[in-house]
Amino acid sequence: MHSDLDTQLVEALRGRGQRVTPQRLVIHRALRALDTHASAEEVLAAVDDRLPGVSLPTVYATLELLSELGFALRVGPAGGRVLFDPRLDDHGHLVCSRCGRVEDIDALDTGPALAAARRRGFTHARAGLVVTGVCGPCGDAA
Amino acid sequence: MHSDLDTQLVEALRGRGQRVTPQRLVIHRALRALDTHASAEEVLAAVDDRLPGVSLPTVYATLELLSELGFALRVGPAGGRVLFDPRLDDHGHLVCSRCGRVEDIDALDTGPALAAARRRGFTHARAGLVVTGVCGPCGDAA
DNA sequence: ATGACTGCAAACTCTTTGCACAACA
DNA sequence: TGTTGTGCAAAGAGTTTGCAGTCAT
Repeated sequence: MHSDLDTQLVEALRGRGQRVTPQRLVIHRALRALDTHASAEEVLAAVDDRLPGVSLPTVYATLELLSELGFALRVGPAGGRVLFDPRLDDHGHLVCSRCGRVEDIDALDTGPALAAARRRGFTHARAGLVVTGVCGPCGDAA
Repeated sequence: MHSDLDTQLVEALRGRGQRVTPQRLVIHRALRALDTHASAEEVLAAVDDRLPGVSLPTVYATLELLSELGFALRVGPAGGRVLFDPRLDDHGHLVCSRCGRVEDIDALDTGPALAAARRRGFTHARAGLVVTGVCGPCGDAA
């Protein structure tokens, strides 16, 4: 069921002359399975079920690698921590400053911003829209 | 020369029953004088000329307070550090992931994103657009 | 006078780095 | 067999917190 994604990752790794390790496959799967922006620790927790003993530094390194390979998007820091998102399309994030909850937003075209970046001589530009506020439940509590 | 801004701040502080201290006035002036997004340490350096002995925690607390009062905008964390911006209108930021340089962007209407946030039950929502990339000089160096 | 604010120092968070062992190719 | 990747531990950065003295009101 995961074979397709695994295959893509394996090919990408091979293409860069990098090794295919269980950790990388499992971390990749875990991120896809979570299906939301996840912090390194959340990924570690998800990974630990299937492949115990994985370390946090490895999770960071691997998520960073996945990000470079285009299999994940590094978001943030948002809400005090770096998040990694399996969604690859450009979208924004809605962060509650109270509880740290994060939701997706699809309501903005970041094209103009990227164009402005290019115009200023920036390369490898990527837009990150983060809306911070107080979510419903947290607002009610206060 | 700064009397107008000082007066506004003094009135805002009094209105909330908070004290008017030299540190607060000087930090506020320093941020306006810098006229760009500044980190706490940059503000501290600017303040230290006119009011030596100010501590970093005080700078953080005061910038936070200015942000609540609407005299500054808390940006970030962008590029690994929190920035405070004297520009009060909604605008984005362009951050170089190499050298940390930050520029302003005025190329985006964040209204739709804020509307989406409100629709999801979020209050006090504020949009922050951060475009990360590699600036011209850093790109040439590599 | 009194209560908030400052300064000092230390702690706390998440993230990154160094080094030796293990494992992919 | 030779590197590359992993795990462990510790460091590093920026930011926040506690406490006692000071100052605005």
